[in-house]
Amino acid sequence: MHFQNPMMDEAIAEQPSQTPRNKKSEMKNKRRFSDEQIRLLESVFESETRLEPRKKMQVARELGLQPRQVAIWFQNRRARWKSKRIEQDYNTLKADYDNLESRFESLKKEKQSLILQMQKLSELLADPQEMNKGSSEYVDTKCEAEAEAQPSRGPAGCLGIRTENDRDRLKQTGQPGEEFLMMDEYRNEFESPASPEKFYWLGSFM
DNA sequence: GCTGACTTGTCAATTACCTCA
DNA sequence: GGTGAGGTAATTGACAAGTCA
Repeated sequence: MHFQNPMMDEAIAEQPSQTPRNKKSEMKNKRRFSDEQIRLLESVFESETRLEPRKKMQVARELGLQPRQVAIWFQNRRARWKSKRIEQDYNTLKADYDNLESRFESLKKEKQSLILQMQKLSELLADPQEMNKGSSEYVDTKCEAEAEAQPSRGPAGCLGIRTENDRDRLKQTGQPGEEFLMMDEYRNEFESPASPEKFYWLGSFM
């Protein structure tokens, strides 16, 4: 049996008739505390997870247990409470992570679609025949107007296409749209959601 | 005031036992 | 009826803080 030492046997002997959980265990159930004892212990634990010596004595007296048993019960209860809390924290963090991950994936798709759009637009602008169909006139006029409005930016701020050299340069680059809109500085931001700074940055989209 | 022995309480890990499917 | 898994009371060993001579 488990309660080898006299103190423990005494403790058992002192216990009031505990209400066994079923008839089967009526004779053998010497270890588990009764439902009533557990109920009181739980209610005390709810208000204080640690017992002062005086309170421990009082609870032990009320329940007909040894103070040592009450102390051990609180010790085990704190351990269970802690592991449960860790599990809850884990679930919360996982939910947050999953949420961010899906957000990250949708932003990645959005980014790809925007890059595609820019490529198409750049190809359109880079093709002289297409340009001659009328759209170039509009673009150049618009660029002039913007250059006047924001002299510091200059005409380069308007997609950067002003000369034939610009168009050649455009053809040589893999992703012309990114070059003109300086996407490079953002590109790596989307590669990994791992750093806290990036979490914060992504959070601004929420 | 400093120090070492002792006590007390806590925690993590583990054991021993019970209950139930 | 035997068995394994899960739950829980209790033990063990390490550590920290308090007390006292």
